[in-house]
Amino acid sequence: MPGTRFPRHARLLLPREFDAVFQSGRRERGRFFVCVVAAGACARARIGFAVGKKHLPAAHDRNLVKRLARESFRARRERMPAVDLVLSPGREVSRGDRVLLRRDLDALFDRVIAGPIPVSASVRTPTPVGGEESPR
RNA sequence: GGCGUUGGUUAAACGGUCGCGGUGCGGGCCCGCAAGGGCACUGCAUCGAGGAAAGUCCGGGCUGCAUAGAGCAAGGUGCCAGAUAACAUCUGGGGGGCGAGAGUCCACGGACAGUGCAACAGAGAACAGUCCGCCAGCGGCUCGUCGCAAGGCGAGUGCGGGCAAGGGUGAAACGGUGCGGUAAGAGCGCACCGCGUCGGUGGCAACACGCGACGGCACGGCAAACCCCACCUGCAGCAAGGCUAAAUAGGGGGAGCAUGGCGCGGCUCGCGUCUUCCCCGGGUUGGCUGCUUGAGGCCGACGGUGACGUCGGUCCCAGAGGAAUGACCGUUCACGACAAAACCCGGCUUAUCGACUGACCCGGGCG
Repeated sequence: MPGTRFPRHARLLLPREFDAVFQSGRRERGRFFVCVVAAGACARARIGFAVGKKHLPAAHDRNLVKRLARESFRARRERMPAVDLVLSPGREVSRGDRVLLRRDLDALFDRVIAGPIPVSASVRTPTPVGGEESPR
């Protein structure tokens, strides 16, 4: 599968990018995860992870979840609309094994692909954020 | 043979594809006259979590601040000797407990400096004490008996008296065993054991001794109770600390705007203020650095019982920053535990599926 890359600019890194998604996005819920979907500021889909210690106290469990999510996202980034996503684990996440978690992630991202493309509902967020594509 | 003891190594393996982070050599794009710089673009090569990375319990390095010396307070350590940068760690040794043994466990200085504490039980818990008990010589009292009587004898009482062996209580009760001794007893005497003091011998020392002399012989326990003694410790931590671009709001200084506008004023001077440029200093949000070559790993020689040290050779072995090791396919097996760096080391403690291996102990068989 060539072309299914996951470069750095496909990540949400700054707190204000997360805030923008949380303010304007809609929520897709899976069994183990919640995904906030908002209109993308870039041409391609981007994702950020909000994995706290609340539901996953052990460091290696948080790593595992992020890796599974990254892999699932990477496999279908090409097919995604230009959206920004924030993924969070839910309360049930510690009950799943890696197969179940991966299945849930795949289904969740497929729904993002099939679902409605979020319109940049208000004028406020996308425009200023869109201007930060220049390298710093 | 052992569900014996004690160390060490390892942490599924191999191939392919895709993906992520660092470094090196190229390519591309952007900024710049250039030197050069930047990039969350890209090709190739190469490297990329742990034995505990963990808990953050100790000890150091490093960094900033503080600091004449000494003392006090507070905290820590606590058999001896050594190792080490240092330690609460490690090594060797001593003592004590446990074990048949290999081994293993121990905050293991001081209770004649002082103040305290000891529940319950028990008579009694620290200049001892007598509940049951033992004794029957002596003083009482009662009864019986003998006697003319004084009184004798016997029994009882256990009031006075002697005793601390035995019973009983307790975590702990003021040496143990035996013999003598006695009314009964007791280090009361003796022997042996134990103990104390002084000396001797061995050992660097802790300490040891089937060594000698003296002493009948308690000097009890708790110091993870206060305390005393000896030794150690300045405080904070990589969000330490250093450097710095930019935007916005705004502070200080200087210059300019040909004799400028506005305010105070009747006018001039003057002062304040507005506007432009330059310089300086601080806060916010970022960036860079600190950031990995180190008390370093491996191999060998030598010294040492050992921890470890010295010398030589060789290797470079994560440096992220919302945080890199994963996914898929194939093959194999014992079907894979605990758990992931965040400035770096040395330890301790705790978690852990297994696999391999060294040394030693016990029992049995054969030679």
